[in-house]
Amino acid sequence: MSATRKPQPACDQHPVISRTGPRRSESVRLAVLHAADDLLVERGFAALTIEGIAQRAGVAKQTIYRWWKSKVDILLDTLTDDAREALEWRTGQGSPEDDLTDHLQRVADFFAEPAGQVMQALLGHAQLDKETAASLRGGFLREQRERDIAGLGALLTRALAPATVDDRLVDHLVDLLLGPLYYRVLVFGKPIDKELVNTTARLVLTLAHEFTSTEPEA
Amino acid sequence: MSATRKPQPACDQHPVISRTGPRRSESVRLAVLHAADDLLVERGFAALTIEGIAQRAGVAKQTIYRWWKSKVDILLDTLTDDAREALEWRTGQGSPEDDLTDHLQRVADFFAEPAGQVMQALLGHAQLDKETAASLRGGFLREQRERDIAGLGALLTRALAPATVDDRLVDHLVDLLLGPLYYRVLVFGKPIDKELVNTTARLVLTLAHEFTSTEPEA
Amino acid sequence: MSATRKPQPACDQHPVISRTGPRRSESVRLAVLHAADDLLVERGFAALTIEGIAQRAGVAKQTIYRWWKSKVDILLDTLTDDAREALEWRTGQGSPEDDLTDHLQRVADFFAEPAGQVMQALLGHAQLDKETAASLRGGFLREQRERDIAGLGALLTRALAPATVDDRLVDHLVDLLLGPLYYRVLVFGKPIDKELVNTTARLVLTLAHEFTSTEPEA
Amino acid sequence: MSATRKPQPACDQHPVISRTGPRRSESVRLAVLHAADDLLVERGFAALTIEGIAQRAGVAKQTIYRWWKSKVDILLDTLTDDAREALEWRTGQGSPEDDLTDHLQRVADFFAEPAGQVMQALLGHAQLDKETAASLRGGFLREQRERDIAGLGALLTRALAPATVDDRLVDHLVDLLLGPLYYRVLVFGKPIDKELVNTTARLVLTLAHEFTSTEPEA
DNA sequence: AGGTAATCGAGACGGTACGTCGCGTCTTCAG
DNA sequence: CTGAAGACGCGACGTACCGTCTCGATTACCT
Repeated sequence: MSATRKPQPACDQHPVISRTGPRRSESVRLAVLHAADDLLVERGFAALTIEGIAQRAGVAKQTIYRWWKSKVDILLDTLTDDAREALEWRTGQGSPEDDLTDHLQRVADFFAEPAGQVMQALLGHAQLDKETAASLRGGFLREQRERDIAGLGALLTRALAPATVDDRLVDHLVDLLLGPLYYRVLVFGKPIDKELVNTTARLVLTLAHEFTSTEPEA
Repeated sequence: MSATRKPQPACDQHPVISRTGPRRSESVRLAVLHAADDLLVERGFAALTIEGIAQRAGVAKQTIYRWWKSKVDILLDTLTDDAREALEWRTGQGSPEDDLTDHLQRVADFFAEPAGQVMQALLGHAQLDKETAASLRGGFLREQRERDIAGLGALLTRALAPATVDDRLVDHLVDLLLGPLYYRVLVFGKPIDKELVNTTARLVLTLAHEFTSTEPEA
Repeated sequence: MSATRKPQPACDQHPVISRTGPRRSESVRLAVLHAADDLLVERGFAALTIEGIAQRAGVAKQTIYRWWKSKVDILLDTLTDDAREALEWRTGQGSPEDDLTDHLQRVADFFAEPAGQVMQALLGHAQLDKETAASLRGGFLREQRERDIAGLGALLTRALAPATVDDRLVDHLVDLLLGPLYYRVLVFGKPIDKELVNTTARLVLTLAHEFTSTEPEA
Repeated sequence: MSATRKPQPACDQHPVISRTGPRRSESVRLAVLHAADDLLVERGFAALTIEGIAQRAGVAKQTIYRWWKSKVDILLDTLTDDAREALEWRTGQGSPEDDLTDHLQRVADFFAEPAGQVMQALLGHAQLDKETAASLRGGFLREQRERDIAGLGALLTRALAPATVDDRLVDHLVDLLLGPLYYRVLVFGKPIDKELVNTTARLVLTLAHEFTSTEPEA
């Protein structure tokens, strides 16, 4: 759904015969993304309209419709740029437990940033609209899930005997690790306190130990 | 925000001297709630309009606006009626572990029911609109949280030495218990598999044991 | 259409066995008429609503609908009471010419009074609504026309040789006499200046003389 | 108030540098005017709604509101186009008396035409609404009055000694000439019979003779 | 250098739903 | 039975954005 930048969209019908005329203006693209971002943070998703974005960005409506399908598509575009690095795993800084705690804390902080609000809005809208859900889950969320599995997997490999870390286990542990944080944010809208971060991190490590030592799971 | 039924709204200044004239029609109220519920399930939140509800319910738009502030307000009304019992704790049926697993399974099933879809839509909209968030969290979600704490507390009291169950511990455990389920549903939109239910239930009991036996956490 | 007061309307089904319960409250009737009158003068016809009248008069809407068919019907009621005497012919005060001038002047003044504004509004609405037109023309205007013919006829009888005054002539002369005044008011909305009053009065007398002396009309 | 066509409205600040983008669609304008005209004649002023016009014209409501302030404004627009020529003075065809009679007859016929019904409705509404009154009287009626004065003046100049025709006299005579016709139509809603036309025409000429021969009135 | 083909601003246009107003009917209760 | 209060179905109001479209002006590439 989202129109990404680097890999130009598939609308180049004949890539051999490069076409004449001006190319897509990068400044316009950024103006739209920033306008959308600002308006979302300032006035909320409901007040975010294509006409409003166009006016704020000093751009014609048609120009927006040329490159994005909807306001959701614009937000998906901003998310791809901004959220990936904020949710990156930076392991190997200290002990596995410290690393895990640090990462969770960064996830917790992320929701307070603009990019976090964009994601919160998109997650919200995904509950209301199947197309948004498909775009978000088929794109960013799927990739992020992969990064989370890889990140947690690497960390556990470091903490435990490597051979015992199997993928299905890590997959489950990701749910147990991130679930409580998202629950706090999405359901209760409360900031995530340090205690929850610490408890969850320690819990998952404990559990990983237990699972790998006994392995009673079907 | 929501117009509740049994406890009449605060506009009765003097319940003794009730005013003259016709009273609010209960049949109209139900027609609206059912129409909203049906349309949400059939066509989704985006296609849910006040005009659509009015037409489906065979009711005038003005009548809806007289009693509800918005379509969100209508959904909040349906939630209060329907979701409470679906998320009730019915403990004392078997072993603590079985009881907990049963309850989680009912929570998991709940999201597939109409009332669950209403709640999912409301949680989604709460990410987009502060007023919805305030209404939902200040009303249903707060009460449900209390019921969850009471329910899990009672269950743990049965499972462990009663004196050791303190409220703050239970509060945390509720997050760890329900977080992964909501995460699955809200973020990935996937049905909750039995494995996650079992793992989570067992995990929380394990954790409760650990916390109460070793140290009560700072 | 208009509910008149003295000759009770035809809704008394059995005039012999007089019915039980309270009779129509005259105070309610007057409150409604005055409220309608006041609102018309203060805010204009467009802002004159049944609900507004009811509120102003401290009366329930149903009470109004019980006795009048529409807001036009209310205005017709006020007109009957007030306009008749304002447009009465009071001849025999002086010379025929003076009498005629005086009468025209009173007609001119009438439009500035509340009752005149009611009539102006009704004449306006009669252009827009056939039912209003029928009620107004079949009732008040027809009667007023008769009074005008009688009045002018009597005056001309005094001024000319009695035998020569025939009804068809007077009928025409009424148009020529009042037409210019109504034209000024209804079409141009201007106050009627004394010059027009004098000219018209004199003109009609001149014309009457001419017609009766030569009588060339078919 | 009325959006006129030929003399483009004053919103062109610099007619040389005309703005970019699509221009006002003339076909839309005509569709709206015709729809309004038709509906007025078919169903009357009360049943004439913006929504009805929009539907009949196959046009969006917003498009109507973009160019006209109200349904009255639309009717004013149709009037400007249609009524002017119907009420034109075409003198010099025959004797002054014949010319005058012919003109009055055309005025009489005018009220039966669609354009005449539009004008009747506007005159009616002008009694009920000050803004309508101001627009109508400040625009069409003022111009028509000028044309009437010019037309009657030219005719009298032909009929009498030119030097004796002064403007104030003609101004009065216009009232005396047209007043009775409008009185018949607006107050009694009756068609204008030939007799009234002939009488009025002859009367005004007689009067003009008298005024110019004897004294020019204070 | 000119032609060609795209982008871009502006905004008119047919729509849908909004939230409000007043209509005329109806129901309830007090006197 | 009257009358105040007001809920109800209804229709139109005037507004906000939607997504599509038509303009003219402005580039950038390609003969």
